[in-house]
Amino acid sequence: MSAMQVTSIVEDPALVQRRRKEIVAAATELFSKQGFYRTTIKEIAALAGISSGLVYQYVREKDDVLLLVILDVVEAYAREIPRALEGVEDPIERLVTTIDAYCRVVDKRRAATVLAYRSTKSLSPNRRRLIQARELETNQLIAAAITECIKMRLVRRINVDVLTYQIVLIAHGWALKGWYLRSRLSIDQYIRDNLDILLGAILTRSGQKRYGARRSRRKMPANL
Amino acid sequence: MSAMQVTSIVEDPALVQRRRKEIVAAATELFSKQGFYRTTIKEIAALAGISSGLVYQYVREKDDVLLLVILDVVEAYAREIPRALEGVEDPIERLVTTIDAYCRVVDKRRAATVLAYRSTKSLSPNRRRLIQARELETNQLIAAAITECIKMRLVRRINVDVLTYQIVLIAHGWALKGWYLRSRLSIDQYIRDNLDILLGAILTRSGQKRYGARRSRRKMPANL
Amino acid sequence: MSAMQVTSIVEDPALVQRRRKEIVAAATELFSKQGFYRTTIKEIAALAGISSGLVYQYVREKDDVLLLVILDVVEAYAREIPRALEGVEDPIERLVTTIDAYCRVVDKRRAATVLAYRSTKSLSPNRRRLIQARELETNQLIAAAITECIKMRLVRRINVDVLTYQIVLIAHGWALKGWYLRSRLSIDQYIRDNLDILLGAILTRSGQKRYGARRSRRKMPANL
Amino acid sequence: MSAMQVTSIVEDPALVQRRRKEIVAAATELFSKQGFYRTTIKEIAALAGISSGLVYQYVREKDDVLLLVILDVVEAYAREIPRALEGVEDPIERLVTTIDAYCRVVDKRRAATVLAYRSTKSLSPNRRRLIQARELETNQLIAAAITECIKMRLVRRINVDVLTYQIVLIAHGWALKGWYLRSRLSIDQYIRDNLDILLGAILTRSGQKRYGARRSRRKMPANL
DNA sequence: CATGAATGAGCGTTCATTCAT
DNA sequence: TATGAATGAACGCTCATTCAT
Repeated sequence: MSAMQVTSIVEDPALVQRRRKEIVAAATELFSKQGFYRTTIKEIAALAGISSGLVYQYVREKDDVLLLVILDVVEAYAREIPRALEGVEDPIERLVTTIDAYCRVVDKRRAATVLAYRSTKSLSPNRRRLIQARELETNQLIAAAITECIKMRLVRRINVDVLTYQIVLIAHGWALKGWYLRSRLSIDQYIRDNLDILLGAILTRSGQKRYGARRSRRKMPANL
Repeated sequence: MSAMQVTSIVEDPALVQRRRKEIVAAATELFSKQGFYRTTIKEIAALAGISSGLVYQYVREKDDVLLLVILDVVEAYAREIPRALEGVEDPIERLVTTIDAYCRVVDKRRAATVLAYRSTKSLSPNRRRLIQARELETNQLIAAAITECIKMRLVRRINVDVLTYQIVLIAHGWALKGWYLRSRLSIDQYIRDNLDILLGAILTRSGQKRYGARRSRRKMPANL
Repeated sequence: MSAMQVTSIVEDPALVQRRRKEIVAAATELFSKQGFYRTTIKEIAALAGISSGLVYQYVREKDDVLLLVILDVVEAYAREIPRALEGVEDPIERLVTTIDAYCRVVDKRRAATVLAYRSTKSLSPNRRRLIQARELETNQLIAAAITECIKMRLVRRINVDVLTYQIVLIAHGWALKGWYLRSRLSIDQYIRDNLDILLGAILTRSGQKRYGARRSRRKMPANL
Repeated sequence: MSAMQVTSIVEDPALVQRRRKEIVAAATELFSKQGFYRTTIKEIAALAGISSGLVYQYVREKDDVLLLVILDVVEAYAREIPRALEGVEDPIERLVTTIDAYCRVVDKRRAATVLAYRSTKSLSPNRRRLIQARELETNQLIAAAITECIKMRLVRRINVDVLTYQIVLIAHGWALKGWYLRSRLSIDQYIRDNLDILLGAILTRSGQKRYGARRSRRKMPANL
């Protein structure tokens, strides 16, 4: 666990873990609702049922709490997706499952996902890099699924990075744009319709003709 | 301009506009670099070349500055996209141009786009709604382009909302994930490869067969 | 003035000087009575008749206040002694006047002198050196008076550094040991009796013989 | 031992003494280096190799530790000087030895001596008086040596209090002004040159004439 | 006796906001 | 209009002290 980046005064690892879990839970709730800067350590402590001073036995500064909270989110991604993939063999099935799982983790932790977007920049560069490294690990899971599909000639040779980020953004989008999307769709529909667009061909036959024509006018390579 | 949501003590509208422009420019730079809470009114005033007291002649409170800054960003979207569309008639061309234009505005204002994501939640609900309304207006431009394509049978009958947000997220993603993407791609490549994925069929012929098979096993409707 | 070591947000130098004078006066009183660490910025501000925030317009941190206070003391020494010396020509007269003046400045600022002793070590090394440099300047005044006496053969060739510090310590001692001395002596008596010891021979004729004997037994050089 | 002024929860006097010795040793080191207020009980406990809670079994509050530390210093003076005096009979020899011994104890505990100066005022009035009483006891040793010399007509009838404090200040001065003196002198030289000044006549024959003249002009009593 | 986790009062410092000039 | 000195509420953080184990 990279939470070990944050040092604690208390020695007992079990206690550290328990207390931190309480602190992170409280902080996640408050940060999500009010934002990092509008949340005080005293509020976090109160919600966690401890004294404000005790927070500082498990964390060196307020920023550490933020790091712990965001780490908790991104590590949930890295934990849940592989779990969903267990036993799934078919490459397309694996890709679809990955997307599905990612969207559903995000759905379960919508507020925290938004929080991660809002607040990662509040972290010090070093810590930001730590988060980004974790995110890249998750992205590797997606990229791997895509690459496998391409290798099996189930997917065209598209830009893997770009498709990976399309998928990441679709998943995160459910949280980021939830204020709109959730008034129109269920998470099931959202997943299904995104998959439909991504995996089915968008263009009709005549659309494809025109698109091809347009591309050649612009002298863009036809990666088709 | 919805900036009129923010009241000013100064009467002369030309002066108000000029000063606010200076303030917003300074604030955008500082908020982007340091974040909203780490930026003081004094810093903004100093960068704008005015006294801190004067800021309060054009704005009622610090949050107003944030609103002005974010409004400035989202209104840039709403301004630039229609401009790029002028004279473009072909539906697919219009859709492609919309996407292209959106990505490029974001590219020009990457820091500000990230800022909008970080800070919108710091606004009061009323102000947040104002921003969201502006965003929806921009989204309408995209949705309209899609709908037109569908009407002309150039695009399948996919979920317009979902595709719209895919496009929005792709555009914003260039800013949000710029820390990774920009080390691998130019904005031109990013646009091209995203279009390729979105508009070309991702799946190969055999991939489509499998995908179709998978969908029917799961009893999902074949929107094809 | 070396108070310029401390930076202020306020520009107007006259105002800075006035406010700092108020702050230093209040702080000197409180530091002397309660010590540096037991005195809060709020107390200083209250006694100075200003708000606590305003203190920080004239000082960057609490330590700055301490520096200003101690600087104020040591600079009083460097100011008062030369003033007392004006017009005094005779070397011994100058030496006596120097000692007299030093003791009297200390008497006027007893509490502050004690404070300087207590708190100089609380300063950062750089600031401590600043104070020490000022102290050395004052000591130079004393050393010069001694040297002049030696040059004129009015005083034996004793160790100037050592005599200088004897004098310094005598002066400071009036403050440091005031709790005892002031119950037994007036400042006038203190000065007179110290001068008597320092300038008159302590030993009687027979004492000198014995002292000489003792010294030669120990093989110490007879600087007589 | 006046350390009994401080109450302990622990019964066993031997243990109390042992623990306190450890605590005082650790505290002396830390207080000297960082000052009383910058040193925490936890640091002291850690350096003493015990838990922070245990400190409170041997001391009622942090101030007690300071008292113990300063008492330890002043009692070292009261212990060392008589020891050095053992077997010395000649009055001047006794006076010289007293001075010599005092300077050397101070030299051995320079940091602690400075600490005593800095921190005595941090003690409550009652505790301060306790320290001062101890100091007076030490001073009595010096005063007695002087008085004996005067009685034997080896020293003029100077003000004993004043000379006593000159000597005290000379000894303490080696610690207080060590930052300067130690760069110029060894402790041996310091003692010798101070004795030279104090015991030898400072003024030359012609200096004495002038000094006498000056005194009579000022109508000061000629204690010569 | 000994430990060290837990408490909570208290202080330094910041900064949005006001207002006399 | 414009300035910038002044205010004071609020928050992060520390640490002496307690107490359950």
